[in-house]
Amino acid sequence: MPSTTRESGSRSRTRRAILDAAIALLATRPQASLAEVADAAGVGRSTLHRYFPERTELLSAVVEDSMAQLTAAVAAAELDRGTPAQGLRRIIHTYFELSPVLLVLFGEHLIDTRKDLVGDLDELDAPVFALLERGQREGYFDAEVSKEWLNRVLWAVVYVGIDATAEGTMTRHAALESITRTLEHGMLARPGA
Amino acid sequence: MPSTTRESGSRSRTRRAILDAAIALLATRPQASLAEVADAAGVGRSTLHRYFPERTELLSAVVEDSMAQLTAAVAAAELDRGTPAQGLRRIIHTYFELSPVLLVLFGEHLIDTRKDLVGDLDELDAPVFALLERGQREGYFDAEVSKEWLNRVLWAVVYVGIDATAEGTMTRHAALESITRTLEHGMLARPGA
DNA sequence: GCACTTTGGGACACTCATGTCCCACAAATG
DNA sequence: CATTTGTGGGACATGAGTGTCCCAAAGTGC
Repeated sequence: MPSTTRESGSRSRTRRAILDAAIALLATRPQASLAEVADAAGVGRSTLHRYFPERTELLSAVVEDSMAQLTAAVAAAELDRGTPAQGLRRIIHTYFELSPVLLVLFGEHLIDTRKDLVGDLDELDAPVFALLERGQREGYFDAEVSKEWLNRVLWAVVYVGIDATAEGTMTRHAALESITRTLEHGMLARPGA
Repeated sequence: MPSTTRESGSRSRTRRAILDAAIALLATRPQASLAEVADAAGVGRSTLHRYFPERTELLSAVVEDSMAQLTAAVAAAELDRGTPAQGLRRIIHTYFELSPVLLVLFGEHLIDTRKDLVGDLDELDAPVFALLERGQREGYFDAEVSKEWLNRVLWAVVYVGIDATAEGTMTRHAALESITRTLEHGMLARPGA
């Protein structure tokens, strides 16, 4: 028997609805109550408890699901193909499009609820690290700072764009352009000059 | 002459202790209970309530105090003196040193509890905006992006350094160097090339 | 149509943070 | 030394979020 027991279509649909609503809600309000999550998912509170008996289990599932989505998206970006320059642009887009997932995972230290998955996190970032390292070797990325630092900066600047977009200050397009430009050029007009 | 009525030394000392503890605590755990705050401040819970009858009042006071500290620090950085390059380095240091205050103000949207102070926030950032604008005019800062964007990026990258320092990944010195380098150069080895 | 599954809502107990009140004790002030 | 001022701790009420249980109704598959 498949470890994955069969799930009567409706069950898996309900589960997905809850997960999606939870991710969207917790991205902006990590302390949202279960009643709010249930409401956002369009299900009763008792139904939510039926799928996730305890809050921590819901959080766990949200983390797992988010990581799975992120892993898939990063893989789809095929960072090992093309030049580092192209890879950078692709990972920027990938991160930017997955904003709710990213927010829920890192924005609020929700990952800490599942210490056992922190290891998988490295595995998840591996393709990005590989890209950064390759770029550093080829003289494209700055080798004076660590690839871990570059990864953090990458995420931080993308976050700035997500935030600016969320509050309506910029359009998605403008944000994407600013992100790319800043990551490639820094704050200066003629860097290195 | 202080319109602030007399405060028996001990009262103001207790108040400061509470405020400092609250800022330090809320910087990392914005949902910390009042009991924890009182504990961290080394006072009884009833004493805390005596100074700040309601949680919202404590939050308000924390925001006000943080903004005052930040305003003073930014003023002390004298961003209108010297070249934009020097100004940038000084504001980086200023932000970096004030990490708890910055975290409590922006890291957790705590500012939203006092909408009336959002206006003062612009006033607070004014010297930074002035620096950025001056730098853009003089051709030092990138003029292809807005000064608001530059300000956000500035804070975001400093935050990366604060975070890396907090979790022990980097020393303060290393973080400061990486922040400066990244802001000036971006992620690339030879930007603009 | 019938049996089985899934659902929503209500009722309940429990925990925890909050806020209030009071009182005895310590510290500062005169 | 006596008074005022500040403090800590306990007792208590309240409200919100959580978790459990149950049952009638709606949905699903055969």
